[in-house]
Amino acid sequence: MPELPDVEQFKKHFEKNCLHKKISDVKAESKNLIRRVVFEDFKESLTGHHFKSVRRRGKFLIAEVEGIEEEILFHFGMTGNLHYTKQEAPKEDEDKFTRVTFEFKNGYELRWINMRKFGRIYFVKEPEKLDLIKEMGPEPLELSEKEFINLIENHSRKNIKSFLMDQRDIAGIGNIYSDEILFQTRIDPHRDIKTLNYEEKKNLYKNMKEVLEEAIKIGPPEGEFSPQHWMIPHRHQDMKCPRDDNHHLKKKTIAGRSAIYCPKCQQ
DNA sequence: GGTAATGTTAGACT
DNA sequence: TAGTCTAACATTAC
Repeated sequence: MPELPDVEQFKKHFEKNCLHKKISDVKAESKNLIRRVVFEDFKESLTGHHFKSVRRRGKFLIAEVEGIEEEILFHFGMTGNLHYTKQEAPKEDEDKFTRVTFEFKNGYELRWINMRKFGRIYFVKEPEKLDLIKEMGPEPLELSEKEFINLIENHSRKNIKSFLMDQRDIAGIGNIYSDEILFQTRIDPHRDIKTLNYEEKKNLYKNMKEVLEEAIKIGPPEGEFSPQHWMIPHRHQDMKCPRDDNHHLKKKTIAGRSAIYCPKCQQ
């Protein structure tokens, strides 16, 4: 789940529930997922303090802690979530895969859920100096059309699917949303960026913004509020193109990931 | 039991 | 040199 729009949801959840509450304890079922610090120091540094602010960069959530220089970077890997709930609340469903828990003095806790353990938590002084952040491309929702087109044109050859997913080119877009953006733009994921004409680049920009903004508004894409014209809900179900029942979606490995697209609509 | 899964990356290959 | 491909990471669900 955790691509840009999903992490944006996590941010809202964090902001609404976790700021300015005193941390009373930190627990970790998987201590090795916390990096750049030994767990005991992590726990020691946070206990008695509170989260001051939280921001998003690409697929990262970065929390500022009052009174200390280090910040906490949450990355979710391919599976992950955040859940603020009562400490005694049973760990059902996803919560079974809680790997790190931040307990607050008010009896509630924040659960960092990470089923596949591909996620990481970094504890560092200047997050912007971490390679992952330092080498990251611009935020798609902060780019103007001109900047986006320049970004593509100043790049050497590469297929468009790889371009959208590569965090060093543009931040926060992963497999699911790159597929949706390309579907909406009717561009075949194999296309080399050098073959895109001006009109296509403009449309790509427009659809990228629309898809990401809509996804932030409605929440998880598998949900019932997913727009009728989106391809996302079909990728795990009937594999039918939402534009035409006779179009069958195709699955193919591109850039090491399974791309889903409509060979009839996307050229 | 086999396979695929919303991410990232190192190393081999082209 | 730069882009692509594959495997690896750890785990679960179907």
